[in-house]
Amino acid sequence: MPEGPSIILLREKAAPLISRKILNVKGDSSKFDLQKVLNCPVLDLKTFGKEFLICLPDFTIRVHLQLFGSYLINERKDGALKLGLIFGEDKELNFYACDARIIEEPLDQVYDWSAEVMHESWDAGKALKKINAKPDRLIGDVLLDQGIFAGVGNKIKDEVLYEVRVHPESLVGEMGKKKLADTVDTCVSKSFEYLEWEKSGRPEGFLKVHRQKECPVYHTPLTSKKIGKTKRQSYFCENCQKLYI
DNA sequence: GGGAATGTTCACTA
DNA sequence: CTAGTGAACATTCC
Repeated sequence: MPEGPSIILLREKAAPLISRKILNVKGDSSKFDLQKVLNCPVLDLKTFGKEFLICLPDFTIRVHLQLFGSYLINERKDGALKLGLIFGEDKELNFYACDARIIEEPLDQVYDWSAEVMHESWDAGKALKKINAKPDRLIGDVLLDQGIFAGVGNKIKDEVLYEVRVHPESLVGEMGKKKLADTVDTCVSKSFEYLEWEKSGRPEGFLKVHRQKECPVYHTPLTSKKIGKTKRQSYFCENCQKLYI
């Protein structure tokens, strides 16, 4: 379910709940006392990468859908309800199989908004600086680093690296200034493309390599292997994507 | 039915 | 104390 763009979409869909009051709470979240949010008005809804933030007067609820999480707006389903916020008749927001917890600190103190690829404060220069501080890291690991590219997930990572024709095991310090900057910018553009893809119902063809069988250009088999410290499955083309090492 | 997968987070060890 | 490792969580699809 979640990569950053999916959470942006969640925020858009849930936006009508802003300024409404939480009249009832349901669910089973071991991370905090659900009753704490009762009668709180929703001041704002924000996202940071894959995190969904429900801003209340004295604190924030942070929801992370992790790998299997899901949500329903004005609907319910069977299954482990972790957090259900009820705003009135047929007005509710339900989260399943997620991680929900409370953030007490002001958000600006917790989050570096310039690291969120779809945020207006996104700063490519700062991302490059963070990357250049550790030149031995693999680009495949770096793109998944939420402290640098909050919101980028394994799908976007594979698609970005294919688009810029860079092998995921490339060392960032060997890629060269221009290629690295291009890769950073593509993380942003691909995330917005991903959002449009999701909004249009995920038509076939958007994913060029992720979980695909063959290279769109050479029609040769793609490589699929676990990469780097994150050990996440990576899909790429050995012919197209250059290994900088 | 088994295995993998859009992702963190935490407990434990060296 | 820090860095690193593996388990835990929980759902859906092939």
